Amino acid sequence: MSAAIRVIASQGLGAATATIAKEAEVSNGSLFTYFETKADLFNQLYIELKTEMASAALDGLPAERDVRDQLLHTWTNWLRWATSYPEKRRTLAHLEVSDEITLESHQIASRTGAGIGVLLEQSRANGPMRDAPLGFVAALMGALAEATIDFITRDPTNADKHGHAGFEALWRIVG
Amino acid sequence: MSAAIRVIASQGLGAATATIAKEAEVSNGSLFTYFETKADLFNQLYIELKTEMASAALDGLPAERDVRDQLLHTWTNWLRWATSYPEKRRTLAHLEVSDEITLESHQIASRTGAGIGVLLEQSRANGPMRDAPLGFVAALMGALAEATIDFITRDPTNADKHGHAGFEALWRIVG
Amino acid sequence: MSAAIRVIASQGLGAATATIAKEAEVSNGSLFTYFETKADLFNQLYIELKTEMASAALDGLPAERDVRDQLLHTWTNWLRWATSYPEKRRTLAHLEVSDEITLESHQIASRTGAGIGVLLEQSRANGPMRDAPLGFVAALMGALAEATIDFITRDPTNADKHGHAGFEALWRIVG
Amino acid sequence: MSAAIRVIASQGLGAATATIAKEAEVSNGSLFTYFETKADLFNQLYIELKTEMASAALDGLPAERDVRDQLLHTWTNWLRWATSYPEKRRTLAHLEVSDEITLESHQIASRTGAGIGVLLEQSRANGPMRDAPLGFVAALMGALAEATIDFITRDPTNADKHGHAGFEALWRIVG
DNA sequence: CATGAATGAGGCTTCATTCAT
DNA sequence: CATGAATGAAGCCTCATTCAT
Repeated sequence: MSAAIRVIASQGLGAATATIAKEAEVSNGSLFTYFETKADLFNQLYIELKTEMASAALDGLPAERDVRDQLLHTWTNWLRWATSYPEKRRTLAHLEVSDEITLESHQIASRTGAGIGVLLEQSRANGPMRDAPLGFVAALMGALAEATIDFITRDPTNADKHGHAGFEALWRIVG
Repeated sequence: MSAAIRVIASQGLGAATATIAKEAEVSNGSLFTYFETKADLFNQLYIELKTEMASAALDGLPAERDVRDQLLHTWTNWLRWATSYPEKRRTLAHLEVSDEITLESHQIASRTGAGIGVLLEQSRANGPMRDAPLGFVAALMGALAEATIDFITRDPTNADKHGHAGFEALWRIVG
Repeated sequence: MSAAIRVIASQGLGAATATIAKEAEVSNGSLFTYFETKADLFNQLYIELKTEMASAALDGLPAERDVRDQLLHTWTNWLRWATSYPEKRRTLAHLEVSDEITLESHQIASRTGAGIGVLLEQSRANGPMRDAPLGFVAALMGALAEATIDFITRDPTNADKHGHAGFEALWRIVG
Repeated sequence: MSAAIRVIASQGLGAATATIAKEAEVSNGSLFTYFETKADLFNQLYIELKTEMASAALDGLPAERDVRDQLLHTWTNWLRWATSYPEKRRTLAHLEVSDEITLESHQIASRTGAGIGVLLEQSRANGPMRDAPLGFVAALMGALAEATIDFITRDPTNADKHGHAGFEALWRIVG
């Protein structure tokens, strides 16, 4: 019933479970046979979206190309996913800052980003951030991506331009 | 009664107005003589914190030094403020993503960041992002700062190291 | 749960929804599964009572008798209903002057009085008020009825006497 | 500070004391030096308005004319007062049905209507209601007046016509 | 006597969750 | 396993009244 994404995207996490249930065309009672708790729904949704996002980012990775191209590919995928499914992204953004998401969920989610981590590790191997903790570099990359996506969302006309500018910024940091 | 910062920092925006009132040692009714509405409190708080943060960032700006030094000074101030007042920062982070904050408040807040904008404009004048919208560059800077602060918060031992690494990343993008 | 009539009759429209819920032996929350709003409850109650009153007034109308007898029958029914269900009448009196009752409800309610309107139209056809707006005549009839009921309520011993005196007054106006 | 009339007329008895105080251009605290209690204000206001209304009704009574003319004079005065000061009338209507008005206030108020009572006593001396309790006749007269005023308020164009029709109805009852 | 900030009880309403059907 | 009415705790906010200044 991950069509709760639509509701959360438009109403935030304060959305009533009854609203979510109705959007999913189930009775409000049924929702609690699938999810023990509202928080439980949030956590499952969070993991699902994070997984989907990571998998989308790595989709079709050209393993034979050099690292920069692979990173660009990932970056582009990431941006495309976020702009193609704005509701998923909005919902994910809400969930990311919620204190209903358990530490465990955050850990599971961070594991789904392992693939990107590997790529990032290779990317920065000879770059200026070669000595920083990988987590830090990943955090910077995430921050740049989010900021870029935000900007694209507000100015979709120049999506490609902003996307490339964002990547150039990233590469200047890690590459 | 901006000591509501403490409550929001620990409980999020879902904190009951009664809790905030008690923390401020006033009656729950009194809170509504100062703020028409919970949302109103949020908005005033948001503007106050943003203003304070911006002012802290620009405090003691060495106008006679070159741009890089000025930007570094600002960056350091920013990080120091955020790590010195973790509750303010947490609260601000909550408010930043709340949909209770009106467009008007966001606009007022963004104006307080004008000083940093000017500095950033000078910084990137001859750099690789000289042709990007200033707003985009500012967004990237903000994103890097937030990510850096987050990382420092989780690993305060190496605050200086991370802080410098973050600035190097920033300078590589704009300078 | 129209047993909220009892509470409103004794406490007025200021009665707390919780009180009404308790009297109905449901939880205060349940009340809002039946009625969206306190005002909604009031409106539904208003329409129900008006309908019931109008229907009681016309009950068993002797269509074969002359108009005066029909009007007397209606008048007597009206008085009987009001004195038999004093709480309903008190509640209705409260609702009648409340500004929570929407225009729409008033219109619906006035339609339930159409039957009495027809009868009144016939009654006054050759009487002194034959040229006045029917609405005006109806208002006068209503006013006389209410005043009569009030008086009977305060002096029930002479209910019949007052009732007849009231009708004589009415007939002198319309007949 | 009887300019609370304006507030009650437009907002009903639920109006906040603070609102009334502001309209009177006094501090909300001051209001309670004049009136012990909100209910006290209501009671004083009620008596004042009833007194004013009764006095307006009897103003310039032509003692030398016959009873019918005197009653007509009173009736006309009554209607004129009500239509000239619609806010006073609205407020009075609110107060009339409030359960904050004490029995004592009602008694005092009814005494102000004594003059009209005397006139009514003379009017009905030889009429069909000569044997009914005077209170009942007064109640009917009051009801007719209120209904007439209501109707005039909704259709002011024909104020005179309705006013006269109302009086004819009254006279047919008592005269 | 005027002021207006402070009080806190109380009202309306929402909503996650339960449970009998 | 689905349903949806029922629950009641909890939240936001209002407001008559008080009282220190």
